[in-house]
Amino acid sequence: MMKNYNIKILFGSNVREFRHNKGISQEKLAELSGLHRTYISDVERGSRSISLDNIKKIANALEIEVFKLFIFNEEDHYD
Amino acid sequence: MMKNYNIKILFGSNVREFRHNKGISQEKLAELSGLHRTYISDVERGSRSISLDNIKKIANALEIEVFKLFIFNEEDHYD
DNA sequence: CTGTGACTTTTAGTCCGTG
DNA sequence: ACACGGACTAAAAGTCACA
Repeated sequence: MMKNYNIKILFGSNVREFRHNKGISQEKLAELSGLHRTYISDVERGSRSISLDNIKKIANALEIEVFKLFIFNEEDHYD
Repeated sequence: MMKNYNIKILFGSNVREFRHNKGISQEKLAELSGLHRTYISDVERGSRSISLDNIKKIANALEIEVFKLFIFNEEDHYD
């Protein structure tokens, strides 16, 4: 079972991937989610332990279900 | 698409369900996760916007993957 | 367009209790 | 064994200037 990985890195990597899929900038995602541009940057790089309410704002802005931001991609290692 | 639900209620309900499945008390979950007993109580009732690092601690304590705590149960309504 | 350090305000999270 | 409150401390939220 996956237990020792950095969840902030996993989450941030997934946000970045879905954002790229949507073809938008961090600034656009910030605008859509109502969060600050630099905050999005921090989250994507895994340097913020973001909480539930903001996790949901980002998922809504990306138009995806929240759980998808926690799916582990076997090709990557999150540490 | 599910967009207007309370993620704190969804998360808390799922924590409670998995905890019951495991047959342990809030106090035991608090001990296993390294969080405070009153905080677990608050989280399960959806009154706290818990952050990533602690979300992971709870998933680890429940011995489940993090994403499972965000799965929406169609039978319930989280508001 | 994004990364980062520094910063203030707000909330997450703890610890004491009660019924 | 759990809900809930008050008071507190640690950490997240939120913003900015600059690279």
